[in-house]
Amino acid sequence: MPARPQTSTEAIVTAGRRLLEERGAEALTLRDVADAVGVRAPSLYKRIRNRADLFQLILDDVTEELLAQQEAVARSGDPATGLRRLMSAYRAFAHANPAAFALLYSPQSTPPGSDRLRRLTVILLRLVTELAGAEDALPAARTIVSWANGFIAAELGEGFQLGGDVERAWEYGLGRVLSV
Amino acid sequence: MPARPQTSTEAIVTAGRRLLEERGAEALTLRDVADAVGVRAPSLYKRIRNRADLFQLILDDVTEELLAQQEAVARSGDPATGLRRLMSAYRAFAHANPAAFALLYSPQSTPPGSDRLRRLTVILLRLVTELAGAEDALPAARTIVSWANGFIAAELGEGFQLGGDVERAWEYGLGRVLSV
DNA sequence: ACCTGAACACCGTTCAAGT
DNA sequence: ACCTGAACACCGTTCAAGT
Repeated sequence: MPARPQTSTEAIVTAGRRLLEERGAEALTLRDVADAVGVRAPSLYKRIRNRADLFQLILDDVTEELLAQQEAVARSGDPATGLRRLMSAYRAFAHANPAAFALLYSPQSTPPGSDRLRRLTVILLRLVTELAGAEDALPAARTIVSWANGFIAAELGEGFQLGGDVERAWEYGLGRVLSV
Repeated sequence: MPARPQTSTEAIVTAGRRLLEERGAEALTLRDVADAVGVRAPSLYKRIRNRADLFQLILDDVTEELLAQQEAVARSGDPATGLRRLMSAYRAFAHANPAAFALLYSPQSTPPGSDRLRRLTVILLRLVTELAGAEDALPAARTIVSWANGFIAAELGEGFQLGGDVERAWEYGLGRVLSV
């Protein structure tokens, strides 16, 4: 007589994502996730392979949300305005999901080749190509995304310790990396 | 009769730093560090407060080295050349110490207010002030360091998946963030 | 088919006991 | 003064047993 399911992969990922933001990656335990979805820790292994796999599923979930947001924002008028809006939305998303952003962005987190990450790049590359031309599109896109990731990481990690106007620094940097 | 010391804080930090680069932060265990310096794990607590403190000591060590390197490089002729050399040396240091760089750079790693990190900023700010003027120095420096950190993090984390010429992208970005 | 308690190996950390 | 073995709480993970 089969036991009825008490949870789902979706519930596990949602609870994991919430706990990730609430307590940070290091403090996220499978026993807490199991508690949150109403089962015991060993039962999680019917739906996830291991702890690393749970993080991967969480990042997939986050990336899907980010992709949908970026696709919606990318429909602007001229490419410069579109890129500004794209980067502002990207920054807002990171502020709303700081722990997930840190994971997504830190070295060795996501296995290379995720389809959603590639589609994020495509959105950016299309706008940058309009702005900078096909010849310079790739290095220009890499400049923009490197700057944005570094800026946001510094913001989230209290890296800007000298005070000053952080919003002005964002606008200033945006002007630099978009002036192709 | 006092027991003779079998190790030192310096030996512990050196071994910890080596193991950090060899195995990554997650896989670094105090038992391995103790093994490497020839004591048992509980003895480490005579010299470090806990695992987090060991990471802090390792980052202090790394930062000291980076600071000495950046101070040596900063003595160039014109500010633009000096900044290019500074950023190249920064990048080379990160490539030589990828795990430590990832820690230094990731959010919530270093407690804000480290004196060495401030001195690193001072070196950069001095050159940027010469290049961009006092008015724009802070946002310009933040743009440069954000871009460099984001670029290097992408390099180290296999973030540049579309191939292309990464060296060209570095030069391209450097040109953008230095064109003040 | 899924859930569970028990168990395992492994951690960081504490502490009483040695020298 | 420092080192050690033993022990503790906690973790990810496995597995046999239940339904």
